[in-house]
Amino acid sequence: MTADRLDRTFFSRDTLAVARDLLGKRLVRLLAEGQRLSGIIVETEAYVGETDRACHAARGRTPRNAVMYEKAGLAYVYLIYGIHHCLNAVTEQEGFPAAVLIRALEPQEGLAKMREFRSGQPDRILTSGPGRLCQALAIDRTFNGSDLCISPDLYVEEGDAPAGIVTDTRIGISADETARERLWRFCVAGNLYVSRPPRNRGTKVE
DNA sequence: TATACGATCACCT
DNA sequence: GGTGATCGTATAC
Repeated sequence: MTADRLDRTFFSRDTLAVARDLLGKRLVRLLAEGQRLSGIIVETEAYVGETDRACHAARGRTPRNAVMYEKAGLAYVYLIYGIHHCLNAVTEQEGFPAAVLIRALEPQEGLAKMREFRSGQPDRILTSGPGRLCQALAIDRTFNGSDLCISPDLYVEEGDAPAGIVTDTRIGISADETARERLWRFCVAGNLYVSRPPRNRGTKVE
């Protein structure tokens, strides 16, 4: 059950590689009372640098996106639509703004607590979506800038690479066509907890 | 200071 | 398939 935590060398690589390789890994959240919540990462998206028009850093550094410019392995958590939180892992070298958005998990530990945080929503959508998984794991902006390589209560553990990976366009972005066409969304093939079925634009088997 | 809007979700028809 | 919620942030005035 206890596995090694992913270290900074893992996150310091090319963002697309990190997004792909995070599939199958375990996101762990330890609550104050010591309870462990976790889920296998089954869907991610890559946001890469100021030239990526869909990236929050597309218009340069601001107070909100500053964490994206810091060292790999930090958590970038922001509030969207005034309601939901989204969790990202910062990637690449310090000074280059890039991150991987964690979009869905397959719940593993602490299901009862997650159901409580999710107000009794069906298990099927317990952690299926970036806002939902943050609610299920009690992740909010207080984690923005926290270090996934060091933090005692939020980190990623080693896990088995999935048998199949499917790529697709990123969800919910309203940037230019080039950004919309990029296949920078990564999903575990056939997994029930992926937030929206991939349209099978690109298929990879690893 | 004012305003428009977003890497979403739940609930409605 | 459509839409309102809700507020921090970026940008314009």
